[in-house]
Amino acid sequence: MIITLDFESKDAIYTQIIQQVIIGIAKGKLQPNDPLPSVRSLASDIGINLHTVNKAYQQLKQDGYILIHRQKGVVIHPDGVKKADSAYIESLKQTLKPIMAEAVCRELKEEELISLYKEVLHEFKKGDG
Amino acid sequence: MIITLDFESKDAIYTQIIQQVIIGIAKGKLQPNDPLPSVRSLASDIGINLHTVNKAYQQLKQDGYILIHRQKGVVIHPDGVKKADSAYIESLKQTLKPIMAEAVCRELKEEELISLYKEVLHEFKKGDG
Amino acid sequence: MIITLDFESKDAIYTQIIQQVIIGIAKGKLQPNDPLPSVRSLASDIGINLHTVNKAYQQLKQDGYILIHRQKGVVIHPDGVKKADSAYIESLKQTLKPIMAEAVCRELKEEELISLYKEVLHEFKKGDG
Amino acid sequence: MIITLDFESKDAIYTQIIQQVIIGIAKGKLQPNDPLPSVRSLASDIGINLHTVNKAYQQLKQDGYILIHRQKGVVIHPDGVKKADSAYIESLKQTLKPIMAEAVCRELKEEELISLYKEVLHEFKKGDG
DNA sequence: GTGGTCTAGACCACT
DNA sequence: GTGGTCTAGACCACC
Repeated sequence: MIITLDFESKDAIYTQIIQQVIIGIAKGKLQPNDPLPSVRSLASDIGINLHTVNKAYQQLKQDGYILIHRQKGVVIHPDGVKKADSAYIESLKQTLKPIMAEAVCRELKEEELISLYKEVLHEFKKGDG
Repeated sequence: MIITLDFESKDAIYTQIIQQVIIGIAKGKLQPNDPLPSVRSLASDIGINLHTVNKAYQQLKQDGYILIHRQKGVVIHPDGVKKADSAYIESLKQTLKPIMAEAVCRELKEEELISLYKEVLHEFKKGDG
Repeated sequence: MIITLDFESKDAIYTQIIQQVIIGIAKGKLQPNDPLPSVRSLASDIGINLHTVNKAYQQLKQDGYILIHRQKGVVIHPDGVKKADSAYIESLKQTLKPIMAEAVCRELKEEELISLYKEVLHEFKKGDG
Repeated sequence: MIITLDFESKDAIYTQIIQQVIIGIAKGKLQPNDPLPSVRSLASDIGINLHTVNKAYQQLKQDGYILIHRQKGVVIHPDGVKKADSAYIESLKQTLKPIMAEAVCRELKEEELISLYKEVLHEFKKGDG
């Protein structure tokens, strides 16, 4: 699992780590029980502060993506993430709303958007691999 | 045009104003040349500082959504927004990637996602009158 | 002499009037002793406030471009404008400096700039006509 | 990099900061990746409010001159500014028009103007090292 | 009345 | 320490 950071992004470093782990899981590159690097080694590898990595891991643990064992280290959660519930669906809609609104204002057609959407989606093969 | 704010949101207030204006345009509720409330009156109406409204308006102006006439006030840009170019398409994909990745991890099926996506999209009727 | 205004310009209306009169003189379209419309008629023609036209005319008078006779109306100054002195030259340099700096940053070559510069200059034929 | 302000100038303070940074880049005094002072330290150094500096920096960022890292501070953009396009060329002509018109009215000859122009230009050595 | 600018002071997230 | 955001209050130019 390679984490690549964009230090010029508006997203915080810890947010980028979280996103990349989630993307890794969605792509099937990270399977349940797969180990993740320790806080210390990941921080060292990508040249950032321990606290930053720790914050990302704590958030991932909180969201059910990973398990943190004191001795055994960090692994992808064996049971997977909790499934989408109605609250999540609603928040997803609210997230997509302004993004889609801008796309509509820029005159992207529905077919173009659906196509672009599927293109992004098909990078993810969780369960296929 | 009604602006509703969520003061508990993690999105900045000025960001929420921007999004609501863009959504208003996408829905066709705000048409080219429609006036927007003045900085002072909007700030007063929604109970925030005029600088916060001004920041939102400046950003909307920068992105081509509105025109700001020094004395005459603010109107929706008569020529519409600049169309989607390849740079925008790419940034849109990058924006969608982590959102979709989470949805995939939560085991939303492609059909469910496309359906949800269309549901959001069909709130917008720009061009339909 | 036709005055065309851009109500979306960042320049004030009265500034635009001033500039257009000066450009008219530089182009030779406005010759010494040529009459200008009265404050009242110009304001009416272009649909703006009397005060705005008056402010422009007062400034033009102040700078020696025009004469305002109480009864005879407004005419281009018969003696021309006061010539460039060292103070003017210096202020002109300071004005050009940031404009040229931006052009250099955008990698316009010296030949391109000189060419562009001459192109603008050759619109003006004062003394040729 | 020394920023000097003219508090009597008609140009806004934040505009003067922007211009001085652009001039610094054009002169080659500010190279890609060179750090700029933090918002707070520059504000303190030149005795103005940090918001005024921030406004200048935000504009410079918007125009592609600098990058603002959330924690690491501000640097000159490593990739340079976006090159001159036809829209820029047109706006440059419109900017020069009234300036040149006044110069012509003051009977500056073409040779004098070109000479003055080159004098300003030759202060800038971007690319010469 | 409008937006443009500047100041002053505060709290927050991130590293 | 950094920038990001928000508030509060002031003065200005323009119309």
